[in-house]
Amino acid sequence: MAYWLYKSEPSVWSWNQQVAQGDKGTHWNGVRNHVAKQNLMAMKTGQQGFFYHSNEGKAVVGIVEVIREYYPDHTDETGKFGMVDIKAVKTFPKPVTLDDIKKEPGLEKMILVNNSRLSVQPVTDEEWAIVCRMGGL
DNA sequence: GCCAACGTTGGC
DNA sequence: GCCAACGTTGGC
Repeated sequence: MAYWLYKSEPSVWSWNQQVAQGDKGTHWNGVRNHVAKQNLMAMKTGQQGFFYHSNEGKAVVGIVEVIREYYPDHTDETGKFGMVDIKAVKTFPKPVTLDDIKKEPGLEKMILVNNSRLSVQPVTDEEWAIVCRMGGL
């Protein structure tokens, strides 16, 4: 099972807004990076991912699930990029901060730590399990 | 096709 | 608010 991590600035799109969408979910649009695009294209309905607040908060705050696989992003005028739809599944009882992740043995290979600029990232099974435990799930 | 210049992201 | 890291653009 593949896992993912989605980054968002809370001032642009926050976890609370995501939760408020309920099962309808939202388009994860605006990706304009080819590596992130590859990740979006690899996603399958039902796969889960972390929702990470960048800049402000700097913490993994919840879990989302893919509800629609890759399709064209109509906001991209070049037609090169696409998006998926995701919905909020669970909120972490205790957000896992970037500091916590950096300190935790086993998470030093996370892309979040090494390439903080990639907005959609894969997460390994091991990393998934560790972060879930740290967040109280 | 290379690479310098520039813009953007995001941690600090 | 600064700056490092990264991606993109455009001149050659």
